[in-house]
Amino acid sequence: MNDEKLLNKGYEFAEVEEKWLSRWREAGCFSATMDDGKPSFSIVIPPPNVTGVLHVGHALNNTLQDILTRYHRMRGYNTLWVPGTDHAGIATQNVVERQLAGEGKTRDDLGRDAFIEKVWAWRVEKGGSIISQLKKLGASCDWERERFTMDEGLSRAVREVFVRLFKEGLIYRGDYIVNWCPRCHTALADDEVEHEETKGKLYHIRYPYADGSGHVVVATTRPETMLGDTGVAVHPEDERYRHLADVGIRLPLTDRVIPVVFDDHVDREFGTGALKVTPSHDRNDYEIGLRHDLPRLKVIDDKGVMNAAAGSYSGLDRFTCRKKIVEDLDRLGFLEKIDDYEHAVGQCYRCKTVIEPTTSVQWFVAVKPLAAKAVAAVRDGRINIYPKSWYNTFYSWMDGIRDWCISRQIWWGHRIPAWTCNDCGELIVESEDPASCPKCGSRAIVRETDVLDTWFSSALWPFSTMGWPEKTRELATFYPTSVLITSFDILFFWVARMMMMGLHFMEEVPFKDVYLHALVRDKYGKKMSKSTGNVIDPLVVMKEYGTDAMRFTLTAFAAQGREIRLDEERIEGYRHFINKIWNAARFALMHVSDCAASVKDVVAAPRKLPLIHRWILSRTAVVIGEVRSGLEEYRFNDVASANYQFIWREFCDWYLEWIKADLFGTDRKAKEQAQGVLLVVLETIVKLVHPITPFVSEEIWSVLPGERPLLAGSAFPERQAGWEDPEAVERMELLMAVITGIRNIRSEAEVHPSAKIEAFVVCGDPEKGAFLSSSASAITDMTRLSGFTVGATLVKPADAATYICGDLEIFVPLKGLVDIAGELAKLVRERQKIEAKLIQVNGKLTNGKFIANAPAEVVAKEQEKKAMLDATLAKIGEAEARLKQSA
RNA sequence: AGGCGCGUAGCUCAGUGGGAGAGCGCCACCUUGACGUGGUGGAUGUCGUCGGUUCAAUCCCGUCCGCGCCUACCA
Repeated sequence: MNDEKLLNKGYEFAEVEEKWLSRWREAGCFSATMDDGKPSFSIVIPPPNVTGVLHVGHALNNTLQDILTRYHRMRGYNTLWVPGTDHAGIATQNVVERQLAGEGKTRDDLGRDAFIEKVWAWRVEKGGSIISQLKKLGASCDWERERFTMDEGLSRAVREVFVRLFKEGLIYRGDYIVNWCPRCHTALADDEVEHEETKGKLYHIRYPYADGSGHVVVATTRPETMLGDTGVAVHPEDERYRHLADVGIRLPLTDRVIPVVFDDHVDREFGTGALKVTPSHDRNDYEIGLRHDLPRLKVIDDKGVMNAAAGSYSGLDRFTCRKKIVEDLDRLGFLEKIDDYEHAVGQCYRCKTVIEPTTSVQWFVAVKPLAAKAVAAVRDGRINIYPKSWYNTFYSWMDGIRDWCISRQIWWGHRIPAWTCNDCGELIVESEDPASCPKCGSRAIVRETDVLDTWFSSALWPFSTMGWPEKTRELATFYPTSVLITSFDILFFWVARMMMMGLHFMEEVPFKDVYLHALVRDKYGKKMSKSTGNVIDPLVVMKEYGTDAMRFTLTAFAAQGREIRLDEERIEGYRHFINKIWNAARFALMHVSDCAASVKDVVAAPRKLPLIHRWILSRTAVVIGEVRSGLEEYRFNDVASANYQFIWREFCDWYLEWIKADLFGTDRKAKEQAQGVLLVVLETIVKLVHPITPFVSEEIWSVLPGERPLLAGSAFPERQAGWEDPEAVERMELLMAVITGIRNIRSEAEVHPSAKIEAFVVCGDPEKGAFLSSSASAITDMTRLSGFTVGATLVKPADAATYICGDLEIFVPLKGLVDIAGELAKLVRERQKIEAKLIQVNGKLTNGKFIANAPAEVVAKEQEKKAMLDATLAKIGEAEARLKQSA
């Protein structure tokens, strides 16, 4: 007997999870195989920030990846799921800087090398927590292949890519306007800037003509930038300003005279139609400046403080300066008016500091040619995006893509492999560190201090993790990867760039499918955030409800194209489901724990089995198909639902209850058949749910009779065509309807469940009647009847409760127990429902156009429906008449 | 400004061109030899609005109302 292993009445997930986590690790069953002749399935994890802690978005993301990985591994694929973390340049540097601040130090106190050492030390000490949390989730990554974007190998790939792109002319250095974060002291890429609607002011300022003959009013939200104005722009066709062609503007608060330029960019409708131009602190103004040869004048420094060019305002913080400027303008009569104004203000995505657009020397990737390859790959179907709704967004974003600023003025990251020769000014970009200038031989060469954007290294992730630029076996086996699963918010940060880099360097897509899932929100649809206090912590959920319950919940919520509003009550509901599986298995085990493997042979000839077994096998076959197709098509919620409905509503509620009679009975053959089918179906169920709920399924599997290798390494069920049996399904549905009818009568008439009563079925169809008669014992078992009689014509006593079920009439004599008025009311309600349906059906059937245009099978179905409804109505009429008579 | 998505049972959500579903909640009954984290039965919906296409619309198309998100060179 090994059922003592399953003695626990409730599923105790904590110990089970811990047990299997270590068993799986010991067995090494997540290690990738690279066997010839097998198909391959591979995923690279979206590397979480090394500073990260597991949030519910990670939980969702990795649950979905794990489901697919486990599924394909069970299908016998060479399966690889590469785990790892991202060095997360700015984020990590910020964390360590905060730590230093606690010690009263800054990174400058340490110096670059010591600071970087400190970051590495931090990473060793604290950086691994997200990895151990992913392991707890059950993620079946090949953990021995864990990568870090600053690993030696990955760093080499980064450098190789940088050098090649530079030599191809796709990386260049230049002085352009960039998004500058004055707090992080670094440039940011366009997509690292978040735009937040902000209530601000629109200041209208009078700019007098140089000759004193009048003024033009300009509107701005950022008056402090006026100190850097080098022009005023108006629309070339704006009649109001034609005369300004040769008139200069005397810039208030300064002694400078600036020109008026004519540019299409100006919107005549906005404000006064006149625009102050600050080429050094506004992206548009920068462009206008270029077009009209306006000088650039920086007035704000790297820290967001007004610089020497700001004259008397020098040294003021930019926002303090704004106030001062407005006061001064007002005092001197230059301020026309101030309007309230709501507009989008760019913020640093890391620290939320307001971005200061500034010109500076930065490195860029010329992305247009790379983007074109990515777009082509998506257009011709080499890459599929799920859900489809993202195609348009993808194309329009790629269409408007601008060069990617990849240099960051921080210390933590891949340092740009470029040197400048102090003697001849040569720019040197090489894979190996140069000792001297290749042009003039000088040894006075200085390395670039900037590092690369974090996303530069993660863009290479699908091939850098597999050993590129070497031609490795991993690349040959697993590149391109099968699918990328990620949240839609990094489609452009990351997904698009992987496409570009993969196509350029591997000359092949990095993944065949992209599945974009939603953000997890709270049940009111709000983003989870610490400040709102609505965060659901997956670690807490796992502890409280079990990891399987959380995984199942997330899977059930993962419907394509829909946001996920996580409701804790749903998690609780699915915990009950996990417990239900557990108990079903526990029950089954009581009856099959000693069985020899040969009991399962009965399923080889399902047609020889009693109806109930034919039915459950048929349903099992169909559900296997549903689960498989759902997984193939990323319909995770359908997979969860198919499992849920099948296991609880069909396997537990009907099948297990039904076969109890055989399992407890004395008929040896019936018992063995039940044991055999039960075992087969239970094994199948456990395999079907394993990708979603690996722990409970592995535990159950381990205690089923016989020697069993790990479920994680077992074969996923194949749809068994031989089990499919539509006739059995139809027959069972009839029995279920009759049983439900009898239960309904008992419940409505408030007959105590243990009270033995008798039921009668009036059935005009002899074949059907015979079938019902032959099923009498099952029916009486399932409804606790003392007798069940079927007849073509039965005399119905007045004191009987009735249930109409199509062309069948079920009645139960209840001496003196029948509430005639109640019964009558029930029948009237029923009749009204049927009549309403009949009106619909008759409407169709009497409509010539319907008969003419609808497919024949639809018409036939309607006719069948009508016949059924008519029969039901007749039965109801008879029953009503009888009740009235006896009343 | 443009784009996308969503409005289905009290709540959280599935779903489909031809008889409206699940979970939770609610009502009634039940210590039925796995499970009260359970069982049985039940109630509850003009499938947001108005119009169009169709023999047939909750589903396809358009309008409007409400909500959410994303993108943008909105001074």
